[in-house]
Amino acid sequence: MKPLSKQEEKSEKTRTQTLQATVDCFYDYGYANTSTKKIADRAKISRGAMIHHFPSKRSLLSAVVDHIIDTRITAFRKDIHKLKNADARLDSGLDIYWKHLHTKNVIAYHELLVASRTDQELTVVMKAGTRKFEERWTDSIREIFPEWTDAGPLFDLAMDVCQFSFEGMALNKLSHNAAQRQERMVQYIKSRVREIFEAAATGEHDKSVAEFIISHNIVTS
Amino acid sequence: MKPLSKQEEKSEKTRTQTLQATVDCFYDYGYANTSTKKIADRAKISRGAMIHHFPSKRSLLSAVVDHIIDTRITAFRKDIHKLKNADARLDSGLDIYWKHLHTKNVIAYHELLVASRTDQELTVVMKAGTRKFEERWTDSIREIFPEWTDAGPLFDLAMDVCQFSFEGMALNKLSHNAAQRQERMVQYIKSRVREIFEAAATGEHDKSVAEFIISHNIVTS
DNA sequence: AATAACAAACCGGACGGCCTGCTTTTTTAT
DNA sequence: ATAAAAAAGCAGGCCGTCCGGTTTGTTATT
Repeated sequence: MKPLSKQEEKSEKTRTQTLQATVDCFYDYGYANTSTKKIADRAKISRGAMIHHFPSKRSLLSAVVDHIIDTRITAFRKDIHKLKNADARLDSGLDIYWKHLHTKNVIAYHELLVASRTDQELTVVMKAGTRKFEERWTDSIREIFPEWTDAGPLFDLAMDVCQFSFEGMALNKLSHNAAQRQERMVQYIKSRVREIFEAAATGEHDKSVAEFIISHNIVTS
Repeated sequence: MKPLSKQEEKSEKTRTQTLQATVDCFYDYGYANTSTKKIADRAKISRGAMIHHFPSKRSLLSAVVDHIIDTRITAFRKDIHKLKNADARLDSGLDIYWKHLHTKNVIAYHELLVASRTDQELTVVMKAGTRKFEERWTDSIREIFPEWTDAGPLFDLAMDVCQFSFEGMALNKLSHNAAQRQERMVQYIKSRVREIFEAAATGEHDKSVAEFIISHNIVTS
């Protein structure tokens, strides 16, 4: 749009460098062990320059949350768009999502999420961020899988099944036989999600989620 | 057993106070914002006394990891043992597990787990801890649900489905409509776990997990 | 008297925020 | 058009605070 002046250009570059360096530090050192000095060093700018753009650590954090959400969505959409006309789109999509959870961006986001539990100010920032993220996230999914748009609440259930179980897995890297259990779990979830959407497609989409869950019980409690 | 001398008694009390104070601090402030001073203040002892028992932060951390695992298992076993002769044991058991994930102990453990990602020494401690924990955990489950003992690999699958999805949920407190989505998810998981054990009971227990997953596909990919 | 338990002053280092000064770019006045 | 002034961008030192660990001193038990 607007041509950037030399100053604006330089400023923007420094800003981006700082934000990316922050993400890298969160990934490498964790949220708690990331100091403003480390960020400045990694961004190859002085602390003074950094303070000039982000007067407090708070302001940097707010900016970096937005930055992570933006880049996370962008990266995921880029990968997921390759599925446009592929077959086995669901399976591939879940594989992509699983890989996506191990990227710098997502792990940095996770560091922020955990830190926010005991940081009221950060909670506010992350709550707003999460809201924005979830909207754009489901929009992206619906764009790629338009046939599921009218799956109604079953669509939401399927999303939650994927998100929660995969994120829980990502958390348990230290478990015994983690790799093998993860692979098995991914397979299982793929199967369950397929089941949910199949149910939605064969006319059960007007059922409530509760009815779906019950109707798929083998033992009726 | 052995009668404790006054000194030993006092010493033991200080030790326990310190460990419990550490867990409380992890819960209230998070791992990163917990300093030895805060712990000593909360335990109502001097830093000198604390250092006498735990010469370094490392030694305190190792002790606290063991302490958390012990109390976590003990607390869970106590709750789960109430199910001995109840009906709807699986549903109630999952409710108990879900509540269990919100206790101080488990949240403190989670703080340690996240911190260990970027802390090599802590990784070693947590890896050993996780191994010990998982053994005692499955032992406890098998004790309460002896009928599942011969479910073979399907038993492990069911455990993973519960653990991963519930832990993933616990992580996403900030999501939109979190409470409602959690309730729905818990219902869904109960249903799936029931399904798995029913399959195991009706003779599918000699099937491999992969075969189970495939045989329960509606759409065969 | 010896030792365990405890208390507190102290140290070096890292942190975040603040401040001063320098260079480059943009704006203003002539 | 150009020189002066203003503003933006940047570098790095300083300061108070807090951290974990050390040292030294005091009290209670054996």
